Amino acid sequence: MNLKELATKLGLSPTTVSRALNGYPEVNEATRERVVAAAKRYNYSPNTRAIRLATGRALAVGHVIPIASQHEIVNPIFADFIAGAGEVYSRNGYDMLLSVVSDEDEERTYRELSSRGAVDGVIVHGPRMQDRRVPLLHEIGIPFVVHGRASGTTSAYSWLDVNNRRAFQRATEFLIDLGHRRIALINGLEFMDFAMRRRAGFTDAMIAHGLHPDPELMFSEEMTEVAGYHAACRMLDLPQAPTAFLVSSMISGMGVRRAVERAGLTLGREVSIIIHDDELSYLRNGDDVPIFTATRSSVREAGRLTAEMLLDLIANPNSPPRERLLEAELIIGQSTGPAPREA
Amino acid sequence: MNLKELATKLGLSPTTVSRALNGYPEVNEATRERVVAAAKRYNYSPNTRAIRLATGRALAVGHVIPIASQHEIVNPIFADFIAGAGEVYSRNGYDMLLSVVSDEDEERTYRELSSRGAVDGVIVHGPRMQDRRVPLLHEIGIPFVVHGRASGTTSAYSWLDVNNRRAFQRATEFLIDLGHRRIALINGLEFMDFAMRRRAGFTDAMIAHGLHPDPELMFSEEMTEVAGYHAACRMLDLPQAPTAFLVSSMISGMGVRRAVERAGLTLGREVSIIIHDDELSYLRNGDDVPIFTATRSSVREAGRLTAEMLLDLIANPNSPPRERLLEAELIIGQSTGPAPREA
DNA sequence: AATCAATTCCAAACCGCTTTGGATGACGTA
DNA sequence: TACGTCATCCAAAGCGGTTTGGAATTGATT
Repeated sequence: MNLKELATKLGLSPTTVSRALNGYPEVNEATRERVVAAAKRYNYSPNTRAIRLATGRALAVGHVIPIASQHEIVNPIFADFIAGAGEVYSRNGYDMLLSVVSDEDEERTYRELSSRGAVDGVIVHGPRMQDRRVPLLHEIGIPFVVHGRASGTTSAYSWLDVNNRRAFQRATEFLIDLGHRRIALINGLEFMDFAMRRRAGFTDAMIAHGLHPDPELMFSEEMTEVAGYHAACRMLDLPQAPTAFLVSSMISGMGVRRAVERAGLTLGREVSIIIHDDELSYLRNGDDVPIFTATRSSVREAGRLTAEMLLDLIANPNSPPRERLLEAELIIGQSTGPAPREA
Repeated sequence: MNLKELATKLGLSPTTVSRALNGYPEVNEATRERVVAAAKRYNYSPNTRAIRLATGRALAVGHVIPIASQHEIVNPIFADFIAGAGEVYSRNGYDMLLSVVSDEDEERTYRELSSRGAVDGVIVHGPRMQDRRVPLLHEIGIPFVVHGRASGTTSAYSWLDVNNRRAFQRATEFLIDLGHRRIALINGLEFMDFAMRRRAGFTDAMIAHGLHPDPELMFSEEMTEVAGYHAACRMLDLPQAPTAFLVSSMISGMGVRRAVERAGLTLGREVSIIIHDDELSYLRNGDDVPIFTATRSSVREAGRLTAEMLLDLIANPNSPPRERLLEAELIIGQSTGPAPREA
């Protein structure tokens, strides 16, 4: 059933039917009701392809998911982010287009998405420092919002980020207040913007309290369980082992915990761990009682807010860039405790 | 730059330019080269919206991700599945449309996806027993492939599945061969088809070896770390605690491991664990040495294969349904060992 | 009664491509 | 020379909506 057929059945012109369904004022209220009823009865839904061509809008937004080409890793936060964003899109009649691309195809993907007219805007995932995508998207001239920030970028752009620096600063201070002096940082890849900020928050707090961040206790890698495990094992084997770990993700945190247990140490007594908790739906940090002490910020909520920003930007094309900084909570769990007395 | 403009610049008709670019034979080879060169020079890429309307094809496939309405959980395997499928789509010039929907919106979503003409086919995720979606999609008349199977469905349909029953049967036998008698099953939600099959494989093997699956040692829930932890804690507190666990996912497996360690038991000696490993990119089961003994099957590869099946089905609309059953490997890791001698 | 402004509807153009059904010219053949 | 065949190109009609620019009817105003 298409517009023309529906119009014929109603004895109306396609024009009127279209207007009736789209809520234009120049149609009699009685007629509109008749049209709406018929549309429902014949199960009519307008052909998206035609709408898109006619209006020149894609009614879709693109998510370009970068895949680390070395390890082929999909960032695990992405599923929950998408779930949040998806809610917003379907509420607003937008489709979500996904491209999973490796670094070398990234630029081409953005260009084509735009020139093919497949999307009205895009969301940039996993920004790196001096990210090339920001200038690229400005050049292309398509609305976009970055989930995170791209330090070192000169031009203004829209973004939504968690205050990673502040979160890790507070977490570090919390550990220092508990008497910890040898604190390790198990970070993500530090060309990623968020990882760099977390590191900055960590070193800031250390230095502010007269402590030297020990390079041997600073690790930066893909945030997997195995990487966290190996890094922590190595550190715990050092003559001056750390008494606390600050860990960039729940998953690496589980690896660190495994290392702690392998070393025969007790979590929350001999060794403390603070993780960053994105509140992934399938990886809850405990239910009522948190497993780990954590800096917490819902990535699903971030997805919702980012999507809203983008739709807003699409609706108001030449409005100034929007920026939004979310604060993470510090959640006290069972994985932290006072530093053990010096042996 | 659109077709007409390009044609004008070349002094050709849109017809010829279109044909030249799409490789039709009725165009002079010299002309074709001229057109192709100009297209590249002016950075022309055809408007997808127009192609879609003109050809009546969406050049897109839909993935409808169900979100468990009780717990709002996105299945963690989904990201890797999508990554695999995405590869295939982009290689074939297809877009991937994602809808994240809760149960009550599922039917409407499929219907609209089809009637709006937004996709040429869909992939069904997370099939349940007697899944309503199979008859629904047959009624709608859109090509689809199920990732998994929907037991109890009468009509034929295309699917790709892992032999879950066989995998869990073998894993159970492996434990029995190691001398384990009290084996626990930490399963996913058993209205999910895969979970039911795993359970069947488990009980089959137990009964075949004259063992009674103990209802107290069979647990079925959302596959989260916390759920695995609680279930395992409870079981380990039983007077007749299990000596081995068969666990449906890496994540719940980590919860079980936490419970084992909480109980002061050693993994691989006093308690054995076998998990199912989907080879999630961010949750590798160890690198060279596997952490857990596991039944293993790559969900990313499943994504690739499922996508290929669907594109094939779209290209050959009235071919019979395709079926594909993948076998899981049994990987021996450090989490299993001989059953401890009776106390 | 004539004029004017709303109100309500419609015909036709348009979005940017594909595709059908020729048209044109060169060439070979009878 | 006349005719049939290719090879090559093009005009125009879709695809299914939206949107522009009227047209017809009605009611109010003068």
